[in-house]
Amino acid sequence: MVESRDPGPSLRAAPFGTGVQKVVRLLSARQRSQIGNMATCVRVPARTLVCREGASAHAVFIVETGAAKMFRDLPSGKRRVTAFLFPDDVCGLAQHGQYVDTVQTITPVTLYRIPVATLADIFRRDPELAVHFLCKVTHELRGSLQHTVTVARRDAVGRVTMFLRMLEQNDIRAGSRIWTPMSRSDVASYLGLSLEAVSRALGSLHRSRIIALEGRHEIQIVDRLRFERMAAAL
Amino acid sequence: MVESRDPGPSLRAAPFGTGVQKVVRLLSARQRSQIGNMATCVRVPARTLVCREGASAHAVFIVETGAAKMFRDLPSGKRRVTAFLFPDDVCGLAQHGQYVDTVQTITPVTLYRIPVATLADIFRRDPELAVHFLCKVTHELRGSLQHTVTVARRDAVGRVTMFLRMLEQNDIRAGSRIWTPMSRSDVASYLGLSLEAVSRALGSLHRSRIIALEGRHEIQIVDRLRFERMAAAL
DNA sequence: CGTACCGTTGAGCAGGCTCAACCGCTGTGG
DNA sequence: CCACAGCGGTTGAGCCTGCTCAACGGTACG
Repeated sequence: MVESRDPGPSLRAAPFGTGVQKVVRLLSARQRSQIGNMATCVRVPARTLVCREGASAHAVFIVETGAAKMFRDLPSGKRRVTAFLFPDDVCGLAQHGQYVDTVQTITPVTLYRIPVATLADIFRRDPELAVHFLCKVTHELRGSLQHTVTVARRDAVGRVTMFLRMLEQNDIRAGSRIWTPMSRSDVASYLGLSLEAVSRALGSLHRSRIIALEGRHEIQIVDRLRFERMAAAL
Repeated sequence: MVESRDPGPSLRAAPFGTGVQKVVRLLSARQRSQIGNMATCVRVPARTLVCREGASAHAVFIVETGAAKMFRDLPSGKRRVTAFLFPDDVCGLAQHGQYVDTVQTITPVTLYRIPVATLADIFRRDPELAVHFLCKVTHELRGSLQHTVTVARRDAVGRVTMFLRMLEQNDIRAGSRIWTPMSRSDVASYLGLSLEAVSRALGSLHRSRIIALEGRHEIQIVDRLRFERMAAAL
């Protein structure tokens, strides 16, 4: 671990203002402990549901460690992964008092569980904190827009490349390796590809010496220039 | 116009809570006038830039009437429409003090221009209002997720159908006709299709007697059952 | 040690993209 | 008033890429 983490829940996002030009952890130590005191810290094993689409939304969650996936079931019975969640991500924001997506852990996850009523209180007491949440959701919105641009591409290799770049930018840790805890099938569902196409794309990038596969859940970018060219081109 | 509109800027979104089960205008008359007093109302002709990607973000905007498109330019030079904006939509939320998307009007538009400093003041004074903005951005996030699911579909007809349904749900007015002020080319860019594919898809839906084309910028759903089946199937 | 799931690789098909021509409306200038 | 240019939209022909189906290999977990 390159960066030391203060205790308590945090929110990772790019700020609105002109200050820092990167993705940072938003909350002050005081705000973290303030939320931390109102929240319950939960430890969830791998492959476990955190919340279910359509269920009554009594709480929102902030991921502290581990990785999870967010998905929704389509009327056809198919399943689409809408996002991957990493430390300092939020999930469980509701619509009409119901969760809109199901969240399932990939690795073991620790997360903070905050009742919505409590969160409303916190916002009333500390408007600054509400703005931080606004910033975080706006950040998620930008991520989703980027996701859409990615999925709109025709070529599988390009989509996978942009996906890897997204994972890399998302990770605050300075490591040169990209952590990919999710399965190929999850990636495929996220990118709107068949899992075979994902496999072929990764194989292609590997054969071209653009990436190196360090086991199944870590990827190293070998040729940064061609990697960026790949991600940029459409 | 079926519904009477109170004066002042508003925000259209689905609330967090379990109350109303639909998309509504969020702000109270007091809050509307409160923002309205701090904002300048601007009238913009059709095909005009509201804000430009990368420019310094000094203000956010709330659309009052008309329609606009939001897009970003890709490194390749291509352009992707990321969203269409209608009355009570927000745009201009920044990242690192810069706009991330360009916004251009489609029809003549009236909008409220709110300096970011002013908005921050308003949030500090009225936390409830900050929560409403949070609700709106969350609503946008949901819309973007839905957009991604739409774009991830393989078939052009399905994508266009889901697009029309999105437009219909987006419109608060009770009218049975869907207003489509944007060009086929804009739709194509939004859906990640070629404009020919959009044209063919609409033609196909028309020949199947599922929709009726009332001029170029209005569409009527004729066969609701098959329309929903089309949108649901994947 | 066995089994089931994840991942890879191959062959054939379908749907959407590209290129290209054509149509209709609009606005403009002679 | 009409001719023409320009743009947005529709339609057609051929190609290309990713999907589907299928078989095989490897790894993690019981």
